[in-house]
Amino acid sequence: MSDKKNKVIEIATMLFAKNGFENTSMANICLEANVSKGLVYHHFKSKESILVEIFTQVTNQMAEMGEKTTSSSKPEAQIQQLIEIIFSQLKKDKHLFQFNLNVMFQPTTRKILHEQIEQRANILFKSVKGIFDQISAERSNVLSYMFIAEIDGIALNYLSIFDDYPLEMVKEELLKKYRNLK
Amino acid sequence: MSDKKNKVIEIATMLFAKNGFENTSMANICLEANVSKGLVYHHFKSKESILVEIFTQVTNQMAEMGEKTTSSSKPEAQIQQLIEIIFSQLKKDKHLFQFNLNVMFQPTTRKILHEQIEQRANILFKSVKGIFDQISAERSNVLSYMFIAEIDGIALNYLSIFDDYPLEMVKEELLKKYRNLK
Amino acid sequence: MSDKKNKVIEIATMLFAKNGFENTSMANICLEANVSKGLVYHHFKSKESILVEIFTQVTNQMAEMGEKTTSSSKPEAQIQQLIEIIFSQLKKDKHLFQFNLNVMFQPTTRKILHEQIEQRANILFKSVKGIFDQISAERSNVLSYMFIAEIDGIALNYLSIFDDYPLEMVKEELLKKYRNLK
Amino acid sequence: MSDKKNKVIEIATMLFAKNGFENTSMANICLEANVSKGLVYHHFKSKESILVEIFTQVTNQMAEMGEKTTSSSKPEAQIQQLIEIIFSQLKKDKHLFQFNLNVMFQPTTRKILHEQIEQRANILFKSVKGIFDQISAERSNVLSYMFIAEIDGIALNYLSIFDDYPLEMVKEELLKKYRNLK
DNA sequence: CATGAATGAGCTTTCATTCAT
DNA sequence: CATGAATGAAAGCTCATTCAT
Repeated sequence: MSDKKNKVIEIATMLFAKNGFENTSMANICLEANVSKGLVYHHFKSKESILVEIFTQVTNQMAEMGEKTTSSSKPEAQIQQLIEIIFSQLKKDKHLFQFNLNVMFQPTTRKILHEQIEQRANILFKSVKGIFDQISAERSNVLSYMFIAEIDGIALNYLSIFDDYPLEMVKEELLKKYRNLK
Repeated sequence: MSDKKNKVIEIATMLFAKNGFENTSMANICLEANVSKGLVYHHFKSKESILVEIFTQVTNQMAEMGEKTTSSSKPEAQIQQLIEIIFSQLKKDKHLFQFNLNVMFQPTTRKILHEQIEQRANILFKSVKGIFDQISAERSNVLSYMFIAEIDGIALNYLSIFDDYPLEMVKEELLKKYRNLK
Repeated sequence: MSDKKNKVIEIATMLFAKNGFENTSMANICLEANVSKGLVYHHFKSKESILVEIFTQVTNQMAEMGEKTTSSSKPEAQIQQLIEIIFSQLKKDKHLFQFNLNVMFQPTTRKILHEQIEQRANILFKSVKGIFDQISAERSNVLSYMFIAEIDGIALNYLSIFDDYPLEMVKEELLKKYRNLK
Repeated sequence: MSDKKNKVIEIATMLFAKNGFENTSMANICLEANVSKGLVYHHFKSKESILVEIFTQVTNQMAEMGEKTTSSSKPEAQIQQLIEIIFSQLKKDKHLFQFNLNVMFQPTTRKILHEQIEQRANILFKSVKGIFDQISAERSNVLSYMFIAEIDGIALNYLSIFDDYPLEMVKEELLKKYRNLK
């Protein structure tokens, strides 16, 4: 893939995260990426297709991440590891996560990415359920939903609700809670 | 407040929820509400100000809702009642909640509503903390954050992630979990 | 109808005739008509709809013109009169006729105006056949087609093929030919 | 001439006929012809020059056709033969004739091809006048204009005006009309 | 309180053409 | 001969906002 195409994706990701998809114009992207409009449309069919390509890349990264945790260790350890990974990503790529929330909730972008969003949810759910299955087969479903809700809720509160969210404190509480699972 | 102004607010809320703030034009609103552009600008300074007025109305409704639960009953009962109210609202006003997530995560609208979003978070946090204070003064902070995260996470998963979310099952789990607090 | 809308139609007709539909931009029209783009799109749904409105106006004028000749006089006199009217229009509105040929042959505009083109052909054919029916019921069909072909062919040659077409000479020949019909 | 250049001309002719010159992009041509943009610009100076080359080819074909009829037979037979050739071409290459009308009436392409259009008209006129000269020297001019008008008018009506034109019937009428010329 | 004509900047997208490889 | 990345101008169209009536 050419250098300039990568540059466009990089800049577009940054601008979509910062200003939202609808408030980022192709002209903006071209200006920041130092390329012409013609070039962008040579590499991408439309503005939407840039979004799809970015979102797909992130989905693939998440899939890889999910595979790492399904190791051979005990389920409790796997959950601890999963929590660690998620919280560290959350702190590191704050803007990327905000961009993801943004496009998932905006009706227009949501429609465009519906398939990928579904796919992501399934990847995460299977990954989590795989762990809880080892603890309690009959309760693994509800436990998975609860766990994912807690993670997503914390992310949401941290990223977009509370100005000074005690992320560390909440993480410790979560780790403690999932240390002993009968 | 005039009938036509109410009509504009009602239609705007519906369209913002359905298509997003950026993808709803003033012309759309006028057409659907059967009023002229001049009239809308007579009642509202700008498109943004319609959004602010809608969001403020919802915030006030939430504040009223929060007051209801701070009754004289036992803290456990208060939490059960709070959960019941939230889940019932969630099912009833699905679109309104989606609209709220939408504007809270889109950078442009987020900036416009920053103050109200903060205010809302504080209202909810105080309301929840007021209950947990009666159970454990030293742990009330972290418990409140965890509780709010669970609620928000469930809402997010139900509204925008999983196509067929087991809302009832999750609600029962949550009620069970908060039935006995030492 | 507002003054400015009329101005737009007038200017658009002139520019379409002079440069063709595809080579006339909305910016061109706005510049010449001294109005903003927004105004044009306030009055017309699209560039196509301007074309349709112009074409429909001309069709209506033609329909009126057709009715004038169906008078009570003898068929030979009616044909002479029809020829006179057509040749006088041809000389007077040369650009308008060229514009009509242009849009009727260009694939894009042809599709847009298909219905009106058909309607026009029927109006003219009925009008001509109405005259020839009085002369020979069984040959009126073929005579009408021949007459229309001659008229259209002369117009085409005059407007777009020969640089110095002997329009008067051809008209006299045609008048002579249709003076005595058995 | 290279295979690929021929392919480009063939595809361009087809697309110009189908969609018009202005609505056919170089990218379209490249895609359909399975060649790169660079190659097309290696063979042709510009998009216009493709049009000129196509039109010139057709003009040359017409010139050859004209020469065939100027045989040693009687003038009446020559006209009958000319009519037969023209009607047979009209039916065979309907799209090619529509393309020719299209570019001759669209102002932009008209300017580009002005010279060739004039040349063509002269070729045809001389060819026809050569026949009528043998019948009546003093009336050959006006008779030629009338004959050409009839042919062009029939073509125009058949190709672009009437949806179900009785081409055979009209042809028979024309043959009958020009069978006996005093 | 109510209308809708009018503006002008900005939007996404298309396109003929060039040029390094 | 052949490719396709890259350009930049221009296209049709949208939209929040203003203002005379």
